[in-house]
Amino acid sequence: MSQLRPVVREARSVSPATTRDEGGAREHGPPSTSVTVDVVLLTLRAGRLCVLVIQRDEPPFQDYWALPGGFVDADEDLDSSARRQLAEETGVTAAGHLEQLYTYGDPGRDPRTRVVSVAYLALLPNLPQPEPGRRGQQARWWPVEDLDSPEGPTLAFDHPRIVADGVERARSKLEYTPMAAAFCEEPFTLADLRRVYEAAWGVSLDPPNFRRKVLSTPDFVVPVGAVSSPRGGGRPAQLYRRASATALYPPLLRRSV
Amino acid sequence: MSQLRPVVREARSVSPATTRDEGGAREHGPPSTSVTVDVVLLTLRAGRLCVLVIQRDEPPFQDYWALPGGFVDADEDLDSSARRQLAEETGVTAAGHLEQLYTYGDPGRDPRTRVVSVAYLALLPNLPQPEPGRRGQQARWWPVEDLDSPEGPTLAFDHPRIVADGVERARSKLEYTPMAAAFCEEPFTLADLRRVYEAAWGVSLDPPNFRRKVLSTPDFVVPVGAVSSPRGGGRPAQLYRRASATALYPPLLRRSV
DNA sequence: CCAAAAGTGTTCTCGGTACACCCATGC
DNA sequence: GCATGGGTGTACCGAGAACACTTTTGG
Repeated sequence: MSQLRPVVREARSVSPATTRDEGGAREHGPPSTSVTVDVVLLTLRAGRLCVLVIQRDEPPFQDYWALPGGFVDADEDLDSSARRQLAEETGVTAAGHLEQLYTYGDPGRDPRTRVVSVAYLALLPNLPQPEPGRRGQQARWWPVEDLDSPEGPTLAFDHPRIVADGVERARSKLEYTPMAAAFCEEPFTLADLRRVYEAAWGVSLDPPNFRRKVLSTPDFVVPVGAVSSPRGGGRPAQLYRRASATALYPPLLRRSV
Repeated sequence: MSQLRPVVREARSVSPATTRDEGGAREHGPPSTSVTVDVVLLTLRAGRLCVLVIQRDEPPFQDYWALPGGFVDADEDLDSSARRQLAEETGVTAAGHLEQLYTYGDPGRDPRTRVVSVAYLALLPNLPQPEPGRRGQQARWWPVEDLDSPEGPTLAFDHPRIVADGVERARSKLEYTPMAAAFCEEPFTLADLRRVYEAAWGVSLDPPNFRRKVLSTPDFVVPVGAVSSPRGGGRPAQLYRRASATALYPPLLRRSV
């Protein structure tokens, strides 16, 4: 059994940025570390869930693909930094959905120096195909299912894991939050929204049941009172926009995880 | 609409620790930052969910209560650092449950310098009352419901928010993971397990239904084949230990969020 | 004996599924 | 007209809620 005791060797400090362990057995002053933000930007393109990656144009991992990201400025908070990196590296300024994902800090995840990276997850509606960057640097969307395949991109650093974590977070949060709507340009139809779930989960959902489920969840979506013009046959669909819900109760569960 | 384009001003790097923006409009080299880990350690004491806090013995926030934590060493990963802080500051070495919670990096969250703190959530069975620390530094458990009350402790830094986030994470993950068992000393009865949910959610659950729910979830718990000795009346209960499940499907949902 | 807690059985209800069917549009 | 997709109705099924009841212990 473990004992609970304060173990106050000396005047130990207990929290951020204090000189500490004066007289303690170990020395660990405040080692300085680089803190970066990396963004897993997901969107839906042609019914497939895709992630934005940028080709690196310098070592290490030159010519590998990497997530947009960079250093956190001295005076900015983490969320702002994520928004800034996204704007600077991809031109994306749309609101969409942005949330902190996870923080990666293994020593050695960057071969040069200690870097702790706070990863963010961003969801946006489909955007134009990125132009090739000047100087050979390219940005492009990769369908997430192709990331493991041989013809998929080789990702730099520990970005394969970060992307995997981001995709899993997105898939999972679709269940109990209304964040699927962040993938849809407003106004959207319920079929648009359904296709988000179908693409993200790789399933097909029954349209009538999906409709009832979404409409019975208070403040998930609200009708805008107009209908879409069907493209190539079919009855026009009601149009909706996101509403104020922050959670779905009961959730919209995937089959059997 | 936002445009998607690489915006490669110059030889922009896109990921950790690269000299960057040579020739770009803004300068933001790699600013060095202190990275700490803070641990929200939760346990159950007398049917109440409690968090461990340590009284600070030096400025800033002298005499305020704070979460155990400290600097991440140059060569350790974040999870190891969290385990180390817990062991050094509270003597806790038990396995329990430990997961990364969230990363807090607002400039100004520490009045002295920029500190990015990676918070962890730890769950443990009830532990002995901590002795008062030498040199006046004390560690103690606070019931989480008392944290906002006037007679509750005044928490340092942004620790009130971190504790609130940790408690909410724990409450929420009880629904869809078997992590409630981390609060129970093995072997435990189903009543022990039920009391975890009741304390964390502030509800009372129907024992028969709870029993069926837990036992019908594959690999949530396994019987050890012994029974508890009832304390003061009542039929002896079967004893169980944690099994291999990592998720509960279907989840054990709280009433109406 | 009674009280207390474990454990079983049973009914009811509600949400999800499956699927038949109707509606409105493009061609 | 026919194909296509939107939208409604409905019957079935399974999990959860509520609660009566039995079992096994301490006093």
